[in-house]
Amino acid sequence: MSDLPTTSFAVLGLIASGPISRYELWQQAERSIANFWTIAKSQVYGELERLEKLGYVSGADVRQKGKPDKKTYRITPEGTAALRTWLAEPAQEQDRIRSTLLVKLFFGNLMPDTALRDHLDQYRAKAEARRAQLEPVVQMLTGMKNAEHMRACALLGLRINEAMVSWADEVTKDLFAVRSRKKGR
Amino acid sequence: MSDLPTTSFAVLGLIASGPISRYELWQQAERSIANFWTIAKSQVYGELERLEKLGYVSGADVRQKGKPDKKTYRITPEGTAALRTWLAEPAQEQDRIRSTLLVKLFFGNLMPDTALRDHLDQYRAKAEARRAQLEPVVQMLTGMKNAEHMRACALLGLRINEAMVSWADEVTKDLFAVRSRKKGR
DNA sequence: GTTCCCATGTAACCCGTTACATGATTTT
DNA sequence: AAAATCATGTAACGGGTTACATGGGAAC
Repeated sequence: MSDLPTTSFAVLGLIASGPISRYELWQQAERSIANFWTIAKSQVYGELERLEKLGYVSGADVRQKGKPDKKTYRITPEGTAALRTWLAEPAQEQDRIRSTLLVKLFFGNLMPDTALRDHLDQYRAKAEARRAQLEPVVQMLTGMKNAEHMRACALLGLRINEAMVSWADEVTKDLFAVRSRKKGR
Repeated sequence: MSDLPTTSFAVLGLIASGPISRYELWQQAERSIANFWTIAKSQVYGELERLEKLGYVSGADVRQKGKPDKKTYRITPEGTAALRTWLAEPAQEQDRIRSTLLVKLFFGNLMPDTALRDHLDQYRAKAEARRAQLEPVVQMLTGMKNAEHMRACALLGLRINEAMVSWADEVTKDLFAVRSRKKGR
């Protein structure tokens, strides 16, 4: 029962909605799950080979004119079964956030005021951008049939980015209040 | 100007507060920055070798009785300079979140009700646990001198986990409202 | 007096990212 | 007509995780 990494099942899940080429699958991953699980293009190719060896997917070469030839994959019954099993298991891995900017902020006492402000501004701007990008997505998915789960995922992204924006505003105020006091002293 | 990964500077930043052994540094990383930047124990050892070759830190063997001998490191002036430079640069990498649970939720239409509920419950429980763990930390850091930046980092963790908890409550309600409608039909 | 945890460390492996390649189509 | 982008793909490297090792205290 070779237990595969999450990325494998993410690929498998994306194939489950219907046959798709490797390149399209990668694009789809970028558009859909990338907010909480990024997959590199080259990973897609590797994972599909592995999944095919396991009998979870089957590939077929497709000729094209005007574009390079491609290879499309479809899920097998075994693949569907494996996916369902995995989905029903509780997630063992903890969520993780990686933020270089927070690392810098953590050592903020070694940083001049201007740099600190720039960092916070940048953080706020990025969070606001993602928030603004997700808002219409959530709107569009609201009420759409069979899209409830996708909507829930997008909604979490929205909420987290909202929290980040208001956090940035709050700590910007706080930190510069402290710093001006120190300076004035 | 060999530009190093974030992990290197995280290690360097932790050493900047004073000499520390490799094992202690790892523990410290677990306690402090792990919420937004995890570092494996073995990475600490590797990074320190690299940093020493660059002249950013210098190590010394220390004999101990009752415990295994250890090696402690201190930052050099060059290391301090490099750290300050890095801190002042804008962060190039985007924040990323990795959540296996959200991947599962994304494919939730292939999942039975009970499993979905379990997943959401588990997600809420973990977020609430982290929230509860961070709350006293933020309290403790509030008002403590020179701890403003650490407090800001912890506060973001708190806020994000708060958002996660209320999100879990919201979508649990929504998703099961939808499912019971479908079932009743 | 075993059994578990702590403090310290090493080794191997694999996931994931980045760089490279290439011909067709679109843009400037 | 040159330059950028798209659609498709491969190769290589390095970061990060997991597993292993070990001797002394602590716990039961």
